[in-house]
Formats: sequence, C-alpha cells, structure tokens
Amino acid sequence: MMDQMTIFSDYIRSKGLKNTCQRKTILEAFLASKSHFSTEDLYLKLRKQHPNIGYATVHRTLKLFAECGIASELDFGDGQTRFEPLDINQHHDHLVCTNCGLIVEFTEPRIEKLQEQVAARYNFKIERHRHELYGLCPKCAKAQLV
Amino acid sequence: MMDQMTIFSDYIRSKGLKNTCQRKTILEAFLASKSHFSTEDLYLKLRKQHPNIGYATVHRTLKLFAECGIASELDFGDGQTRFEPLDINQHHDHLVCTNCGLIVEFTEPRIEKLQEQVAARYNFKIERHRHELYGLCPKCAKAQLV
DNA sequence: GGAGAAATTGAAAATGACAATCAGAAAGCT
DNA sequence: AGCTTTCTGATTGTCATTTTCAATTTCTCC
Ligand SMILES: [Mn+2]
Ligand SMILES: [Mn+2]
Ligand SMILES: [Zn+2]
Ligand SMILES: [Zn+2]
Repeated sequence: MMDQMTIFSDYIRSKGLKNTCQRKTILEAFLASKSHFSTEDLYLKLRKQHPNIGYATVHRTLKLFAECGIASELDFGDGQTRFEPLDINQHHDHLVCTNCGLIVEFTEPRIEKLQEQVAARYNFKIERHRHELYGLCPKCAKAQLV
Repeated sequence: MMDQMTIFSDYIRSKGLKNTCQRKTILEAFLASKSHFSTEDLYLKLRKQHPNIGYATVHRTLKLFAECGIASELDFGDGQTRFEPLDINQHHDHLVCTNCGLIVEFTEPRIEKLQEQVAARYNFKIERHRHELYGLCPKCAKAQLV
C-alpha cells in the first residue's frame, strides 16, 4: 500500500506539477494534523513556524490533496469546508454534536450495503455519499438535562 | 394531523410575530412549488405575480418555514441552499446526479434503524441526519458510455 | 374607527468563504 | 547557466447569504 507522500509525489509528477518547499511543508502539517480542520485552521497552525506561506497556497494545496485522493473534503453545514487525511481502505462517516462541535467517526458496513441496494433500485451509479448524524454528544446531552 | 398552514400560523402566534400578506403569498407559492428549489428560484417565480415582494423577505420567510418545521433545508454542496416542503411523516433522503442535477428521493427504513443503532453505540442523541448518494442517474450513466 | 407600540418590509450595503488574478520567484530540464 | 513552465502570495473579485434602516404594516387597546 502506497503511503500518502508517495501518492502525492506521483500525482505531482504525472501532472507535470512542481515539487515546491511550500507543498512539502503543507503536506507534513496536513499529515500531522488531527482531522476535520478548515483551511484557516491549517493556515494559522502553519503560520507559527512558516509565516511566509500564504493562505491561498494552503487552500490550493489542500485542493490538490483532495484531487489526488489523500484528503477528503467535508461539509458539516457550518459554512466552512473541512479536510481530513484519507486512508483509502478506511472510509467512515460522522456523528456531529450540534452543541459543542465534537465530531465522532463511525463505520457501519450494513449501511454501506443498503446504500448500494438503494442505488440499484433507481439505477444510479454512485460515486460517493455523504452521511452525517447530527445531535448531542453524551456530554452535551447530560448538560442539557440540568 | 395539522396541515402546514395551521402549523405556520400557530408558530406565528406563539412567537408574537405578525400575519403579513407577503408571508401568506410566500406560503402559498411554497406549498404549490415542486421540491428542491433555492431562495432565488422561489423569488423569481413569485416576482411574476408579485413584483413587490423582495428577495430578503422570501429568504427570511423560508427560514421561518424551516424553523417551524414545515420546510427542510437541503445542501447538495453546490453552494446553494435548497428547500422542500416537509411532511412530518414522510422523511426521505436523496440521490443526486452529479452530471445533470436530477434529484431522486428514497426511503430505506433499514438504514434509519441502523442509524439509531450507530447513535446508541456512541451515546449520541440524534436530532437529524443528512444522507445523500451522489453519482450518475440512469440517463447520464448511459450517455457517458458513448 | 383610530392611536400607539412592535414587528415587518425591501432596497441597499455588509459579510465571509472561496476562487481568480498577476507580477515576481522558484523549479527543473537541457 | 539559460530558458520555459509552474508556483507563490497579496490582493481583488465573486456570489450566496445576512444585516441594516427608514418607511410601512400589523395588531392591540381604547
Ligand atoms: Mn473523519
Ligand atoms: Mn426531497
Ligand atoms: Zn457536544
Ligand atoms: Zn443525470
């Protein structure tokens, strides 16, 4: 299994793009970052050590990561696109706390199977899906009872 | 079962809001409209008969519909919020064609059940969910083979 | 049928995330 | 090194959505 650095550099090469130190820096920070961050989150984090990297470059590079398949773009409906490192064999969906923003990942193969059945029912050729459960995390649910 | 007009007027009353003719007009157009329309769609449709109703009012009124539960807000990731009249006992999810924009509704009780199991697994108290399958509709899938 | 308080309206401007621009810098091939 | 192509980052543009605010409308209470 190819690692994410290799996937990215292969992609760079195949498209005739260039290996810049900004891209290297952003890739490292991306892989070291915890999931579900926005462009701005990563930009602010990077700025501490690399004040010369611009917001636009971070944004374009994250788009590149998504293009080559090492990142996935998430939209939890709060007006900010989020990113997460994507491991090809580890697809998952999300539980989102509407009170504190906590994000929990889940997998449920039985749901994935049923999605295929639904697609077949309507003759759709599915490329991807979005499945998010919104509500209160255990902590916020408990706090709300008070 | 209360109809949508009653739900809305009850909501208006309970919040100390006022019954304006714009709201009445927008509610009628909303209920007569086919699903999955944007604020602009409805605004343009209304403008033919009611050129004095402003975009902001249409927008605010649709938000009110969502608040009181007679509309649901949809986000298919194309940068435009869409709305649909919501019938309380007819929850459904969506298949979206990424080529032509066709939207097909589906229900799958087994998936809904499994969602509850997932929520229970993580002690989440689910309020709502978003479940969309993106891909090619039969027509676009066929066209792509050519 | 008003008077008065409170909510509403609609045109316009503000907001904010994202995308495009472009001149100077860097990469990489020969 | 020279040359061509791509990249960078500050800035500007875009566009859906939200806010503003003065004028209007609604609605309660005489
Ligand atoms: Mn995740
Ligand atoms: Mn629908
Ligand atoms: Zn929470
Ligand atoms: Zn289609």
